[in-house]
Amino acid sequence: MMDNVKKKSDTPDWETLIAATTELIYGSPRESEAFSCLLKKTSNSEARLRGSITATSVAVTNTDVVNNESESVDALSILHRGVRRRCLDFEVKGNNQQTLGESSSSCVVPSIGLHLNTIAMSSKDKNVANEYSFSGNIKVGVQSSLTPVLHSQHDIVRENESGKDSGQIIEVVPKSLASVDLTPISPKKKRRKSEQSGEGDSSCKRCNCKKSKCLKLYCECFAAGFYCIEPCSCINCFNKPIHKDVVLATRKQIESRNPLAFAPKVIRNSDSIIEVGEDASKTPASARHKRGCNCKKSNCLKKYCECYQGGVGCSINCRCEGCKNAFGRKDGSLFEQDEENETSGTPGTKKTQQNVELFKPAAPPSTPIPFRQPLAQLPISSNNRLLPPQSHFHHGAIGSSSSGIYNIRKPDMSLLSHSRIETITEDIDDMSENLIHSPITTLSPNSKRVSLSHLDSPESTPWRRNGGGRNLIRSFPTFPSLTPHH
DNA sequence: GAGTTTGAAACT
DNA sequence: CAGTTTCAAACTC
Repeated sequence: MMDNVKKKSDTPDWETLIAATTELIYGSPRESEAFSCLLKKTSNSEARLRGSITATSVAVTNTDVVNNESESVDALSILHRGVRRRCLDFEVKGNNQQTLGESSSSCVVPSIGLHLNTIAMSSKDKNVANEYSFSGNIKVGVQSSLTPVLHSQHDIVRENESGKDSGQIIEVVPKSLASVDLTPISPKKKRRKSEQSGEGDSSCKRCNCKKSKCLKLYCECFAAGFYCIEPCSCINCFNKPIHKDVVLATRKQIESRNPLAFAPKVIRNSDSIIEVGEDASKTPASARHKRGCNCKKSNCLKKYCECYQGGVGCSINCRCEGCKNAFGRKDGSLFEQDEENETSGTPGTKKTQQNVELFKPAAPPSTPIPFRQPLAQLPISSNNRLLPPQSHFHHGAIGSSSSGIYNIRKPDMSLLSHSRIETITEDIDDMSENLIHSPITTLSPNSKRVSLSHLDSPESTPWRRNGGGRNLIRSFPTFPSLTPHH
């Protein structure tokens, strides 16, 4: 299979194939184009070769399907078939790819996930199963195409721990869901795994809720717009497709209280990417926590701080005290020389001091604003701590030339951390933003400044990511959107 | 592994 | 809307 696939990948005109495939898949020119862009972007990373190959092979398989089944098969079923084949490709790759599909796919191409998921979830006819499968597989395929790196460690862990052969995305494959063992995994066990897998992989979360029934924003999965899945250790979890109504009702309620509750917590100016692309010397404050943090004791140096956790600097919106956010302080300073001294004099522990050390970049950014670097570029230390921004345009070994609008983010992509999903989601987000929106700043219900550029409903902007959560999940919710649009 | 700390979310 | 409580993740020992 791989040999066959590799042959195909060598075809110089694979982009055309992808374009054709995506158009076939999505029909809609815009979505097709966007998806195609993703694949193109992906294709230029050697690490993502497999996904690209697969995408290409999808085109081939789809073509085959069309050719070989000239019967009265409608286009959709053909499409599904092709997609399923594509999924099989990944199933071959990793037998139990529930995680891969479930988490990373969702996170990586959230908009796709939601888009398809929405279709799936709203489908009430007999094709539901197919559509679930369809969406799920698409997610798997796309995700894999984009970020094979991302699910390496984490997914393996989850795979192993799940020990089940669902091979499906739980939130989109009710069958699997129905078979989910509700017995919670030991929280400790889970946490340890989470630690091992690298925390930053935001949307690949496994919650540990005990009292919230995973129906409050405390729940990372819920907050991120995901259903809880098998590896979650939650107790009495209602955040599952079988409780879709409850989930949606709750979500609606929360949104009624705070319409931005499920908005991405880290936002980025839509023009930032352009600015960076046009001139790297410009330093747009491209990413900020939408509400800012409120840290009192952590000095914004620990993941208690949502800004820090999201890999963004604190901003004027933050109400933190003693901010030492390595990604950018509230006051705009960064990596000052007295950092260590300050730290040693603060309530921070030895560890904190180590963190500060850790955060000291080899060479301070040439600009005072560190936010050019997207989250996913944040390296993770051996103990899963986020490392500070370093060279924003360091090229990883994986990256290669790229075409299309993603060129400007090539450095980002090459620096993908195995555990940081955000970059891709943000790339997608950026894409959607560039395609559709300009940022609007407003105040959230709690009077915190929030950019609305990301807050449009997923349906209105299908390529827009969504999500939130403690880990700043930028993943697209797998829940059907509740927000009426426009 | 158990316990503590932390800050967001929820509640009053 | 401010203060308090609840919650679960992050962290420490």
